[in-house]
Amino acid sequence: MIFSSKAEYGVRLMVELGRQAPQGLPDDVPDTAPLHPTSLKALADAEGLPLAYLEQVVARLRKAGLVMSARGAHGGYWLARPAEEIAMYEVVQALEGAIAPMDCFVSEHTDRVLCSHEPDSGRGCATKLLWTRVQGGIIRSLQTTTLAELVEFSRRQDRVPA
Amino acid sequence: MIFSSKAEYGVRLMVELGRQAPQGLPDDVPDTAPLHPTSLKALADAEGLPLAYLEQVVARLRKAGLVMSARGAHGGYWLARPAEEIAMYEVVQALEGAIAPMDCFVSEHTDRVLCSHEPDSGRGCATKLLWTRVQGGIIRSLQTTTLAELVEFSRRQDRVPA
DNA sequence: AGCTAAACCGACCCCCCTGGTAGGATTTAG
DNA sequence: CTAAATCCTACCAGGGGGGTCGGTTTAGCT
Repeated sequence: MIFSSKAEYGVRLMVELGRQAPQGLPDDVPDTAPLHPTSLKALADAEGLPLAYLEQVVARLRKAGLVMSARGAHGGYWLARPAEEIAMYEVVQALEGAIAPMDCFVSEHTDRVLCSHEPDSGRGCATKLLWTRVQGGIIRSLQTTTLAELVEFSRRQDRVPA
Repeated sequence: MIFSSKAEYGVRLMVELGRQAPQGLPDDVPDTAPLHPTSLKALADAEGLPLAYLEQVVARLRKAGLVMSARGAHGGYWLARPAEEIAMYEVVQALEGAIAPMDCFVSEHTDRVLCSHEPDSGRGCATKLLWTRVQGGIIRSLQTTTLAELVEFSRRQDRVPA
């Protein structure tokens, strides 16, 4: 229960978009819309997820500049960058907000009782050391995983049906 | 918002108990109750946390065999093992349950729609690869941090009041 | 023996956030 | 003009986190 389903769904969307993206063709015109963007309906069907909810999810990805969109008939979504250049850290952060293992990490000015150990003075509590390490572990694993890896993995899985 | 406050409070308790434990005296009778166990009331006051709630938290630590207790007057809690031999992974796991970055990780038989990508066949979804890495990052950071480190850190902080 | 400090236990409760729905407005290909 | 799509805002139900309360047992002290 660490990440919410927004992260799950969002990552799925990204992987699916990565699969749609034309591979092999190296360095042709970037940043331009593909001929056939993928509609959210198609993605929802492919993954068996509720369309209306995915709208909210994909909106976050768009606002974060990870995907681009075209409106109107035959509109849809595509990756704003090649999958190799997208670290999963960006994706998860866009979906979940800041990666903080504990509440008192997010914003310093939420004077909850949680960080009662540092009432006024900014002297760090012992737990902070621990959560910092955990946070580091999470971020490192997300930084070093690219969307391309997941897409690659997904393609391999297809080839082994049974 | 990754870990709940149970983890925060529980870790605090453990650190506090580690501070109480007699240091320096090496290898005297282990596993025996100290002369003056620390009452939960004292811990609650020291940390400014609600006593009644801490009871639930410390119960988890006790059931996990991390702390021991004595009932009755002048009763209280103490570490079941020296702090050097307690990995924070055990502590957090006792408090939070299994460390799983996503719901479908906890128990395999919760056939939610979450893991719709593997409806019947056990073919791993691409997201699973990602969550596995994240989980690894978290666990590694928790395994390599001992309670003794946090206690040490906490003691250092004391010496620098301003 | 009896008082009191403590651990123990289980039931209860409130609020917020997650996960999801509903309904519309806007854009654009054909 | 119409259908297909993105976009936007409001709404809602349920569950779990974060506690509280009351009572029972244990054990030291006088």
